[in-house]
Amino acid sequence: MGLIHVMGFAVTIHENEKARIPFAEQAYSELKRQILTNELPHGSQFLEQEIAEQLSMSRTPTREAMVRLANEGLVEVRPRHGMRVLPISPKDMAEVYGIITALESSAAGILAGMDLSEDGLQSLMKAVDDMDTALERDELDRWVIADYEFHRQMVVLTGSVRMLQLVDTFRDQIHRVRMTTLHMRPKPYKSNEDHRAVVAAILARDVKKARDIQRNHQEMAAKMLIKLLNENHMTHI
Amino acid sequence: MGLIHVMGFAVTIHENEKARIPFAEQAYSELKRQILTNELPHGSQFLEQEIAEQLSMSRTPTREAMVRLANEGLVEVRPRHGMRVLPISPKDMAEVYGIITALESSAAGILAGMDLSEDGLQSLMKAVDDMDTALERDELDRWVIADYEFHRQMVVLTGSVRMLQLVDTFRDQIHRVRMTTLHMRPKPYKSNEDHRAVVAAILARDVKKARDIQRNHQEMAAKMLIKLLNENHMTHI
DNA sequence: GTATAAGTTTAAGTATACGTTATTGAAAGT
DNA sequence: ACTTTCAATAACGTATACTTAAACTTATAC
Repeated sequence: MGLIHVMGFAVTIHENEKARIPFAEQAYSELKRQILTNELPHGSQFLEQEIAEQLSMSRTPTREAMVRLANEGLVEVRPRHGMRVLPISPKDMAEVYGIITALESSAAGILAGMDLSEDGLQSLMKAVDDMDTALERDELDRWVIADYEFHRQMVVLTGSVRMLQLVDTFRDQIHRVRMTTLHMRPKPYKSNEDHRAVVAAILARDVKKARDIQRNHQEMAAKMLIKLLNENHMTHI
Repeated sequence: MGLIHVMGFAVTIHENEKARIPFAEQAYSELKRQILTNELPHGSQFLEQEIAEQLSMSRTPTREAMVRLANEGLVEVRPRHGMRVLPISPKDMAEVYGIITALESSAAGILAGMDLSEDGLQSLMKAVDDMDTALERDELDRWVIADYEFHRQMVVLTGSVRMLQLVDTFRDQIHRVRMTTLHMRPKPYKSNEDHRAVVAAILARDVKKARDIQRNHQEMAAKMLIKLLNENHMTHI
């Protein structure tokens, strides 16, 4: 069994291992999936009992999953009111982007300062190429995936498992917003340029430049999304 | 009931509120306290049953606490082997410092770019003053507290609750190492200088400078601690 | 009609019971 | 001695039972 990240959320894969997946784990993945795909919309509330029934298991593993989701900031658990899927406000967006920006710009700098493997570099460049093709063909869904891959791969290549886990967690928190705004925002030509520029800076081993470009890229993205939310009066999404 | 952070770990305070603290919460705080104070040394292992007995409660809330501690990276839970207090390796130190550096340097930049309240500025300067006095009097324990206050306050002032929570969590992870190396390292005169310089950059509203100084400060600290660990063959602490 | 008090319901928190399975250790075979 | 097999043990994962107290209803007083 392995976890593969696809577009910000974990998908459980059964290889030939027949190791049974614990109910608590199943509950966690399934609830997370439902939240990220908006099957459980923001603001919706469910009692432990209800969730347990929906997942055909007892309250015990259900509760464990809820605690984990609450720790990750996806839901809120209020005694006697059950679990509530948290909405994201523009302020939340700003906070989350602030954290992702800090981490990813640092990651870009690390890559520029280390001996990056040929394979590693290729994986970054492939992601950028994919973004370009997707954009040319106007396939936004593919573009998001490639964009996601680029950002994630950058952190993967630093080798810091903790940083990777953090970035994954926070990207999950704003996944819903990114998806709903995807078709409202202008075509992301600038994003692709920025990514190429980061790769160039990494190649040139220019640590500061790599950090600066990545930071600026993220700050622009955040600003744009928040503006979009405010303009459309989407104060909680 | 409120949580106050003292030197990296949460201390539970009972105000006149008589609201009962759930066992799961008690277990979490108590175990965390024991881990951070080294009452439960790194590498030590305990079965759910044992912990439950030590805390005089059933396995249910105990288990919930263990899950949370595992999520925070303080312990590892292996089925049938119980909970093991995780040791920190130099590589772990590098990762954790990498994250703290990214977040705090970003935080310093945010403070430089925003309208910082007079009170906020005072709280930073007080922390630096405390560090100086502690260092003059050679009171290392007080110095750590003041140093801790400075770093924490910087993040508090950004207003990002998520960033604060992150920094707290990761500081907790390396708390043990910081404490054990405290008396092995050279006197931290440079730290105090750095902190004053950051405050100066914030006052001057020089965003980049604030980030750079804070980043450099942390990178030096990490380098020094890791060197110390390696020199003393402390590969797991 | 509103406010307060008493009673009722029920969700969460915790304890306990139970089945499953990894681990352990002894016995048997080489 | 060393490995292998098998049975005993016990730790965990999960279900269920129980207790408590918050939230809701109803009734009663003003």
